[in-house]
Amino acid sequence: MPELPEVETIARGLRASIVGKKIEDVRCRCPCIVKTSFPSFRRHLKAKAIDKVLRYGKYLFLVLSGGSGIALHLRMTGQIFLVPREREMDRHTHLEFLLQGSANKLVYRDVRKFGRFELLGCDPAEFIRYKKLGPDALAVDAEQTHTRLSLTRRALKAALLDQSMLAGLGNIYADEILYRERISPLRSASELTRKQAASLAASIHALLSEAIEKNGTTISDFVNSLGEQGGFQGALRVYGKEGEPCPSCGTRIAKRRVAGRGTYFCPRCQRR
DNA sequence: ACTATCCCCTGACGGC
DNA sequence: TGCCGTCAGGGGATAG
Repeated sequence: MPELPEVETIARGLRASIVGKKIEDVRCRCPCIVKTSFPSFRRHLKAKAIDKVLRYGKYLFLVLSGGSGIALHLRMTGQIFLVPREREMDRHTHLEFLLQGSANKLVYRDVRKFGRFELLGCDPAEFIRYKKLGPDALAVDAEQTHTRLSLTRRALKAALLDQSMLAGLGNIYADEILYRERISPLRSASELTRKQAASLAASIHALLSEAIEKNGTTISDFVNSLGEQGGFQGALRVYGKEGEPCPSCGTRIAKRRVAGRGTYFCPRCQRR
């Protein structure tokens, strides 16, 4: 499931390969992937150049010449990558962008079809406000973290997953961050001291940076803009490791449902 | 206002 | 072998 590091990995790859290219045409197999009607989507993109590739939280933005743009959220199984232009669409490829003068085309694949493209009628900053996204998780500071978390009595895990609180964390990194901080996912967010919030903010930044350096985590579906897997899955300490020994104390990693999500933690290191 | 739960969709997996 | 139920989870909608 693509979270901030995976989306950042894709953004960096696309920045290097498609910025400056012109969209020759867009083809579609599954119109439900596009929020706007597909004909209108296609009309807006055709013959526009890709000026910028941006990321905020888990959103990817393509800013186009002439002031328009698109927002993409990959949700669970979305993939966006370059393939040779002559390759045929498989049954899970729903959209493709032909790029003028390029031997490659950009394709969108999504097994579960949860991902969405949206036409931007405004600049990305306004879209971010409209979606009520909190500060980007990579840019958040200690003070903001403390202030925002102190406002809710929900479980810390639920607060970290809430994109209006902090944009970019998903289930995998939330568990890994709480493990590294030795805090229980069930702990009430408002109970965090200023000092603990500062440590948490530092941990969020450190873990996301490490994951970006290793090109993200591939559990099942994530691939970068060239269709390659990430390299951070080997660095995971608790996510997906129910029953395995905690790397720190040897206690078996537990799995519980918190905030409606499968949550992995060490019952000993993360007692409170 | 806040919080919890359901739902979208497909594939993987376990039980029988 | 095959069928069926369950699970995976981001975020929007809805209910309480």
